[in-house]
Amino acid sequence: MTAALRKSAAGPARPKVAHADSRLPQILDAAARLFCAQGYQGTTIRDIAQAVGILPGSLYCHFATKEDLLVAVYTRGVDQICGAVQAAVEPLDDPWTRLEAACVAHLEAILRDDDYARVVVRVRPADVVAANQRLVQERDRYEALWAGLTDALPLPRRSDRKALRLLLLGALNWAQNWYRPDGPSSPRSLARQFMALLRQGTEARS
Amino acid sequence: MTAALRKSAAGPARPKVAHADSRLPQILDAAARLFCAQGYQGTTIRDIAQAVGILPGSLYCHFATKEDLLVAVYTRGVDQICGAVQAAVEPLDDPWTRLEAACVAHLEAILRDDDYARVVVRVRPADVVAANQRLVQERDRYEALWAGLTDALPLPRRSDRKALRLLLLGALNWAQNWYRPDGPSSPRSLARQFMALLRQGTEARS
Amino acid sequence: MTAALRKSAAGPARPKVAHADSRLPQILDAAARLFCAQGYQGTTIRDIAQAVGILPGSLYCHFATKEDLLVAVYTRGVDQICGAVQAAVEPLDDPWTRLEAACVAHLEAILRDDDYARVVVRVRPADVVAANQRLVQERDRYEALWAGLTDALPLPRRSDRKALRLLLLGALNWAQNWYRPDGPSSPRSLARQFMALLRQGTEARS
Amino acid sequence: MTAALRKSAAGPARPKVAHADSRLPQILDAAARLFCAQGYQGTTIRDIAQAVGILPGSLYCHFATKEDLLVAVYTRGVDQICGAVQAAVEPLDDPWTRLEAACVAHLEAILRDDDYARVVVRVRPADVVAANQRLVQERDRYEALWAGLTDALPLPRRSDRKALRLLLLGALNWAQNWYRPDGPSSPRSLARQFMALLRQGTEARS
DNA sequence: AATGAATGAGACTTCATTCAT
DNA sequence: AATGAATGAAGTCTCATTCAT
Repeated sequence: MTAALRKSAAGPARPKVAHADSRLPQILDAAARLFCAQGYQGTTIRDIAQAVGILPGSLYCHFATKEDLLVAVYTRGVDQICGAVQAAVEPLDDPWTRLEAACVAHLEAILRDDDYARVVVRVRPADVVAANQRLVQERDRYEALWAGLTDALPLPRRSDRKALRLLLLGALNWAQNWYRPDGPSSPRSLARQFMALLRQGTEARS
Repeated sequence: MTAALRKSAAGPARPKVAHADSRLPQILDAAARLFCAQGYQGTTIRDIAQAVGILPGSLYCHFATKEDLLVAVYTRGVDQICGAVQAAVEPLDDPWTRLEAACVAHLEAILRDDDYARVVVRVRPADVVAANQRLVQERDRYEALWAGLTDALPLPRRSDRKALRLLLLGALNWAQNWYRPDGPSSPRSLARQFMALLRQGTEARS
Repeated sequence: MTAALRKSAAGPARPKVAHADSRLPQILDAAARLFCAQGYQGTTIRDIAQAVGILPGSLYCHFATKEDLLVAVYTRGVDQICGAVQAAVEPLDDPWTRLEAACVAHLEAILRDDDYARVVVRVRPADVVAANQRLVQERDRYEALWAGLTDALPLPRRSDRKALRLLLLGALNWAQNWYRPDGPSSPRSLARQFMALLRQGTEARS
Repeated sequence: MTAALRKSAAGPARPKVAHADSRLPQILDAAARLFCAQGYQGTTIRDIAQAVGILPGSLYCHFATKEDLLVAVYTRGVDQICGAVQAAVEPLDDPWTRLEAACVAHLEAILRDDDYARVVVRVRPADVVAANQRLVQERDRYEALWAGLTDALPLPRRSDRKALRLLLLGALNWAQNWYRPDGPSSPRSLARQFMALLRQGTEARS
């Protein structure tokens, strides 16, 4: 509890104690890596501690529970994927171009670049009963970003824009289940293929 | 299995075969229900046994390990979703119409009708190390069915047909993560919305 | 219980039902083989049943408990090793020659020829709490035979004859722990070596 | 092990090292006592934990598996019996006298003094499949000591010296199966009796 | 901030045995 | 004499978590 309390009590005035060598970053990194490699339930506190080189009990100096650790990783994952998408989208104007850039950024993050972002897709809130709410809340932050992107599309019906978002995000996320980095297509080309199918339509036109 | 064999060997003169009241079907049903409600790792042998009304150890009369039980449920899930999709598709001729019918059948199975089919989407092979191969093999059976459906589409490039399949199946499967049965749209209408977006394309046409 | 009761109630008048094909001999053989290969506690009822080709429960048609089965095997082991030793000894007269023949017969039985006899040495009564008494009783039958052999030796002191028996039998039995059938010496030559050491003495004589 | 290390690193100024009250010694003692009273398979983790006054799971702070615990006990048993025999033998010169002293020390250890040493004779490597190799290796350490003792005997043939060792050690070890501490002879007198038989020979001399 | 030992609950699984058929 | 399903007790081991040091 102490760690958690201290955390939430920490104001902006915090003097930044000289613990630059703290193991907290290492812990987060290891947790992110392991959660996305083995899943949340498949990863033990021992695994993480061992990866960092400390004892299991020592983790509780930084996190009150395993779920808190997950929430921290997950939150940072949402932060980072939000950042990646926003950075990719920002310089662009055209709604479709922006959406495609978002797809590329998203897919590169969850398939290749970022263990934290990967966790956001890998770990289902439904699998972590007690932290479910907090995870859903985080995920919603990210979905709101996407809602902004799809809402900007020149589609007549609101329902189409929503369906498009669900269709696209679902397809991208599910790629984690079958994508192999040594396969023929990169995350980028994959994202573009998906977008192309959606923009041009697949039916023959007269 | 022996029970099943003896059953089918029983002549027509014997109306009620011995051990016809085996609890094996109940076990499978309970396992399917619990696996898809709580996940594989979130479901204990005790949970399943209790749901059936037997002792945990008694499960091992029917399955050697928890993973074997999962494989049995999963296999039947693939059987059933294959059956549902094939039944939906069979009377139809047009490739697009067939694909849409498949989407509807798939979505209805994994969102509403069928605990077994649900498990196929809910449980990731990657989360069950020792049975991973067997699960992937089963899942591939189902994907082959879809490959047949998309390959029949009048699309110029092979790569487009494959991408379309991955896009569509991913989007449908991911729906398990956000779909609420008490929401506004049914699995059927959802499937049709997705298909419409894909067929007509989303870009404004001149 | 029924099996046990029936057994002990069986008088000599028993009409020998025409069950020549009964599986009882097979069961005993398999049990002897497995008990001496894996030990008593290391052998399960399932192992034995499977070796015979029946179901575990079916064993209880023949034996009331696993320990009863052990006692049956053990008893027959004592019978057989007694028989083997007596047969080897009978035609001989000289006490030392008789003792050596006994050693050879004993060692051949417990190292090479006879799974039943092997069990007598392999399974310690101390390891089978509930049947301990019955096993000790059986073992004593065999030791009595040896007492006869050593008592006939022309040694001055009674205590020497007893010590000799314990020394010899212990050394022979322990051979089960190190003897390898593909090694350089046969059970027979081994027995003779041991006897030679004991008869001639090892100390240099003036 | 870490505790032990820290202990030895502790300077003389600190009289009571942290964790000096570890229960590891108690665990080993209890395990030795129980393994030799009930056998390895007859002793449960619960038995040992209860004897120490901790929970079964707590044993796994010190040993990864039950077999590792056995190996630890066994190894220490070999250490101790080696030590006892070497101490008994060291001040002596005559090969026969040394051998007799070794017999006495061995028998006192495995029959009376030392639970650890007792385990070395009580538990057969063959009964503990997974740790078999490690146990055999330990036992061989001890046998090498004996080989040294018998090789020093003034016997003409090498094969005689080896046979003598096997005969003697086997007879001594097997005593665990019949020796009763309240009986007429002590381990010491027993060892001497055995040695006397072997040295002088049993056959009448002219 | 970290350690090392311990907890307590519970996980999967095994196994001798029973019993209706 | 045998089956097949079930029992009930127990077995080893895992794991998140705690806490004095």
